[in-house]
Amino acid sequence: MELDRRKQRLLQVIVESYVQRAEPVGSHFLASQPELGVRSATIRNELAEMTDLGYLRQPHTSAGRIPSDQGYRFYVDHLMAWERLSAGEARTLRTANRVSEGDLEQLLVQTCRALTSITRYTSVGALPANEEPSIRQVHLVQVADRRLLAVVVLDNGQVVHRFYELTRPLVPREVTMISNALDQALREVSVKRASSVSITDDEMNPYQDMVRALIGVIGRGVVQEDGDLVLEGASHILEQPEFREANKVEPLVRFLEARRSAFETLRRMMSESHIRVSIGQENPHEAMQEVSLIAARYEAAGRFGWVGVLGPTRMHYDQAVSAVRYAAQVLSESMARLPLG
Amino acid sequence: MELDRRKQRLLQVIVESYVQRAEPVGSHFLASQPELGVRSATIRNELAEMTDLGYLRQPHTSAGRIPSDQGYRFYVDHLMAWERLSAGEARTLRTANRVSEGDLEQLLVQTCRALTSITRYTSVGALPANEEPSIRQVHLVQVADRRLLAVVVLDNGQVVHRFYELTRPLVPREVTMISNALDQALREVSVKRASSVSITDDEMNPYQDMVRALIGVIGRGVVQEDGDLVLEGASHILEQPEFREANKVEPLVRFLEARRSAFETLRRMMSESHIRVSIGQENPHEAMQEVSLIAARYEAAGRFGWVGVLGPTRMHYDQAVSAVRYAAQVLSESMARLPLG
DNA sequence: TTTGACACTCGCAGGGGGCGAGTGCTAACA
DNA sequence: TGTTAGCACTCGCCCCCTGCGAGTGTCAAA
Repeated sequence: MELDRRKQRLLQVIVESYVQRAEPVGSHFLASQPELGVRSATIRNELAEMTDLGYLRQPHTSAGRIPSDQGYRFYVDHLMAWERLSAGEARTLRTANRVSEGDLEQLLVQTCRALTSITRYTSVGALPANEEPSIRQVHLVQVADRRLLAVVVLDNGQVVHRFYELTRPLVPREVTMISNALDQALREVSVKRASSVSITDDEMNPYQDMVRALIGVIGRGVVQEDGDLVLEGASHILEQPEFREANKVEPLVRFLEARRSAFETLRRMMSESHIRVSIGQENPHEAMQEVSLIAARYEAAGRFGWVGVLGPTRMHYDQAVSAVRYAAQVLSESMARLPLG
Repeated sequence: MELDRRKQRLLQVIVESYVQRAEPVGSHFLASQPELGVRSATIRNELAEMTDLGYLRQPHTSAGRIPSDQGYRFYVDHLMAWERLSAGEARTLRTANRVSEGDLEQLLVQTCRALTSITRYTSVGALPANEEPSIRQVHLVQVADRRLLAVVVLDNGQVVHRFYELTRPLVPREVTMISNALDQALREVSVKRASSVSITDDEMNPYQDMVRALIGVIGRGVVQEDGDLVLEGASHILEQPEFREANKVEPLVRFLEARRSAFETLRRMMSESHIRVSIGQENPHEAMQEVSLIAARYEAAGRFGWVGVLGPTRMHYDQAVSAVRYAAQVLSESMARLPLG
């Protein structure tokens, strides 16, 4: 059975009041809201039905009602007013862009910080990658007599650097030659395969060992790196009253530990939708079933990453959705301006 | 008044028991320890004196005693057996070294992870810097027609990269020339002054605007970066029973937010000692007065950084001190092998 | 269908009492 | 003078009880 107009209005008031005050909402409070024009007894009948239908929960008999996951879901899908960001908030997000000087990784980090400062929720994000990133460019730089710095640019905008110790000094011409050879050999190679590349060019024969070692260093470097995942403001989650009891925090701590696997689940999820609100139990990852995630995809030239916020199910969905959407939009625009691929 | 032999022995048993069991220690438990050979009444007299002297505290009248900050201090200075690291733990710390391929920043991160996995405490660390880091080397790499990557190596081992968008394409020879000019101009310049460097070379006149912009990008990049501070395993702090109540966690959360200022305090502290155990109120930073910090300096060629762990005052000082000492030693050795400064 | 009335449920805060761990003190003893 | 047994005392903790109040469900009347 669908919710009639009055039940919808009730659900909306309940969600908004509960989100703001973190206390169960009772029939008397609802009756005191002017626009409903109906007494508490009537409301109690409605609430009982809505509870049967699964939109509301009662923490205990003599408490008011709070929204269930399903209730939040209905609110997000049908009742929520899409709040416009304030000018200041929009500016905060755009500024994140400006300070990052065209570096996508920096840009994502700054955007997450901005999201956290606007919403006060923990923010998360991932750099774009179709399947997995591959190498776009390799450069060797000689930083000392016997010390090379390998700078690797990935096609998701990440830059990874690794040092390498030489057994004998090289002259600049040799460095350039090896650098070019590595660049040629590793271009377009996915990070996982990088370690197994080999170079057979005759001219490189004298440097065989060094090149093999360098490829090893680079391969390990690009795989190990998890700079493509961003998580900002984890401590904000502790501010929420629902996590005041220490044992409630545990699933979240586990989420933070296992972030690699969680982020992979999220990435799969985001491959199917542009913006997604996952409420409590709807979440695909078990460590997140007590929280809500709002994530949006950003994309350009056929690649996508995502960015979002993580908070209690009792979340300011309207504000958070607006902020996340706008963040993703800013990211998409910036990314379109970068010559990435 | 100094503690006599028996009082010292009592303090030692109290600290060790309390560290392990997190429960106040009473006179009966102490009397049951074989080596003391004295009954509980005698012990009660001793405990009363030690409490007067400030080495012990009583959470409430009918509880046992727990060590005060001063008690821990005496334990650390005079009673603690300097535990040897197990072979496995030492290996964990050395392995952190091996996987970092000579990159000091990576090395510090990995060492902190190892420290956290050994001690189960939050670990912290800072890259070496006398006063503040300065620029060691600058390289421009052309990553696309109109896109440069500036790679900046700092003298504390950090590598910072920034992208820069060109208004018109450059040929390789131009990139090399500008790269060399920037390198020459910025070498040895401290990161804070980098932005105000200018180049007056005649040959560079056609590129004045671009060079000014690049210096700006680099200057902002190296200042903003806080990759020289490392913090690993913050969530472990929540495992400690003393932080089970949410409000006890608050000072720590504030510490994490304000880490830049806290780390500066710590750095000043570490400039005066090689290894330092700061217990509760002894801590210079107010956000840390409920916790203990064990930090050790690592150094080579006149520069030093530091690494340590952060936990409750009820801490396994013996194990933690050994682990931190060894970590610093490994770092010093690795750093000596790097051609840094 | 709505409403007022009313009995009912249940969490919560506060008070009282028993329990037990641990103390301080005292008097006796080596 | 140091050590010990004994004992009264303190005080946090747990459990139970109670009263309160918020909120509910239901029913009969409008």
